[in-house]
Amino acid sequence: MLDERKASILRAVVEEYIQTAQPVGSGHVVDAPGVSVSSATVRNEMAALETEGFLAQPHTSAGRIPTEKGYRYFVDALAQPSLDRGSAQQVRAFFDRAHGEIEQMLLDTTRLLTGLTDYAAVVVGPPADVGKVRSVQLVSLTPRVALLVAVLANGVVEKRTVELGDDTDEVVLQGVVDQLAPHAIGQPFAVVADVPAAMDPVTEAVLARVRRAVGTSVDDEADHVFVNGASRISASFEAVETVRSVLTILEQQLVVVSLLRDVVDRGLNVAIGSETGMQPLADCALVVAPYTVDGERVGTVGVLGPTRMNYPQALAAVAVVGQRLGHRLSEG
Amino acid sequence: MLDERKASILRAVVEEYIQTAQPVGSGHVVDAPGVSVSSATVRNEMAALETEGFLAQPHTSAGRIPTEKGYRYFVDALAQPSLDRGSAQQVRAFFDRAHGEIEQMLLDTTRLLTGLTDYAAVVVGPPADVGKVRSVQLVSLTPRVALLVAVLANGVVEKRTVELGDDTDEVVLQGVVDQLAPHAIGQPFAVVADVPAAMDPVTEAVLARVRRAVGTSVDDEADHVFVNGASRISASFEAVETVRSVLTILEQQLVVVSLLRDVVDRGLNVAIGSETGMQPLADCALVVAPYTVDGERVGTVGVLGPTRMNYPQALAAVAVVGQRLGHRLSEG
DNA sequence: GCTGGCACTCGGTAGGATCGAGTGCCAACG
DNA sequence: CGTTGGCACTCGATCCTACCGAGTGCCAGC
Repeated sequence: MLDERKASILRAVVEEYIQTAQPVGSGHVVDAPGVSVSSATVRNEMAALETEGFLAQPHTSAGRIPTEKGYRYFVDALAQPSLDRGSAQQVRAFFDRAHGEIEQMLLDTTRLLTGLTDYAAVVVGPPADVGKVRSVQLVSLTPRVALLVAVLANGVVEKRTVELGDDTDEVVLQGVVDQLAPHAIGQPFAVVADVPAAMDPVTEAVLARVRRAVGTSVDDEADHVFVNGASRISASFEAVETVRSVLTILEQQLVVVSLLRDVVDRGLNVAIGSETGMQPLADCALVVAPYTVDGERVGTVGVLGPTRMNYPQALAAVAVVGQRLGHRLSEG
Repeated sequence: MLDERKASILRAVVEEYIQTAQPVGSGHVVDAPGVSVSSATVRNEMAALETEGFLAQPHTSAGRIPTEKGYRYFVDALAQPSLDRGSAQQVRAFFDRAHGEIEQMLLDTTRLLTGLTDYAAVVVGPPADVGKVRSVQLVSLTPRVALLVAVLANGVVEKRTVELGDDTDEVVLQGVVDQLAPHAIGQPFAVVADVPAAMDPVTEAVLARVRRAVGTSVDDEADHVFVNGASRISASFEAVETVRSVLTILEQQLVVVSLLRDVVDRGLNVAIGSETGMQPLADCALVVAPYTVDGERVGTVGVLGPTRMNYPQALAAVAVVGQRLGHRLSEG
């Protein structure tokens, strides 16, 4: 789409702008690799790149800054992911000593990504219906309150408080579990809500409440998203107003989840500015990678930073972390 | 300590400064209640309040702003907590329909506090050793990985991944649980690490790994802190630099926990600026209230905002939420 | 087609004038 | 003697102007 010289100029502008956050003038571009022409020629080319929509001028007589289209071209055609040796080592070390607790691991993974990129990191964990139930248990907390605890094969623990109508003893609860377990084991957690009615009316009364407890919290996808490094957002932007609106988005877990899902569903690994579909993220870019367990896409990792983000680094970090995380989770 | 007129003037300065964030001049104070003297007299009094350390001048010929000492006097002697009708209603509604999941409830409580005050909210949950173990279970995830799940009486679920040395079948795990349960039930979770050795060497091998898994994560206090409304921090300060440093603190859960504990231990319900003991919070104030379950202090709720925060509102909100939360948790 | 040269643009910075909110002080007053 | 109106003074904020310089667009010549 762009001839080689234009591409080199665009690359130079993007790379310098990412570093300095200042509009880039023709004089700075001349000594970039792939550009062995005078600044006057560069000026002509830059003017062309502007009319084609890749660059923009904040005002006449200023340098150029990349547009969304410019970043997009850079990401698609010019940037190649690269991870420095230290970071690669860091990732390896992390996953070598990672152990235990799936949720703790996902949380730690956001820390890893934040540390690697210096941007805010997001990890969306496997939805509840991916893991098959391995164990169901009903634990009495008080005579009128019990806790339903289900352990899934992927290590996730789902729990729901069940408020009992009447004082209920352990024997009844055990009866409920006996009814529940054969139905639920090996199935996704949600099917617990479909457990068939029991003969015994006392058992059935409790079962009804169990169904309700499981059914009410379908919105629990929010439980499985981890965000970290929000403070880095404030390091990325000058305007406190921008910081506020971006942080507000990051606080809404459901929004974050659907944002990531949306981007992944569109087959993108980078969403730049308005491509995110969210007005407050107009100055942000989102780099994501899905991760797979046993060949199935179960979650997403990503980083959120300014549009002028270090794409090669972010792309590499997100890709390798997603891959390693998938491996780690696959082996149990 | 201050005569009535000085107190009225101090109150007027603090209240206006909280609203406007602008230095307050003598002219604005004259028509405050309790001040029926001329601006010249007010000026004299304000100069006195300055030498006594309650007020400060950003520069000659500007109005006065409160010092930490000024805020402290305001909080101790002049501010009386007050919650507007709507907020009181909101709190009542929240705890009436609150149900289920202790952790979910604590998280929702931070949202409530953020909504009430428009400041960042923090809730520290009961430490693991408060809840007595009601149930222990060991669930096999893969042949070499099992999950230890303990349900505590207060509804908290503790879980630890246990990596098994060799392929281990359900029978062995059940044997381990049989050894574990009588020892742990009714005790704090931590004592699981002290389970006595088993006769059977295979069982004992697994037990050893269980002890390790329980013992390694003593730092899990961080698990029980919930922070919400960090975006409000960026609404409270002009300088993006300040926002960044405060957010960085809020992201470190262990720091937040020890900060709250420290403040509560000193018997304070408000920590202003340097009283927090953290340099990055020099421009912040922290309002906290412990909450009790069955008469025992088990956690803390609090809000973090700028030193020029609405103390009457924040004090009232934190106090009533702490109280209601304690009640709610006491009844199970 | 590329390049050096040149006139032009315009944001950013620095200096200077002005404005006004606010102060400290003092003399006068009840 | 505490209070008050008056007054000179201070100093940040705002506005204007001049100026600088990085950068541009264009053009004539190579």
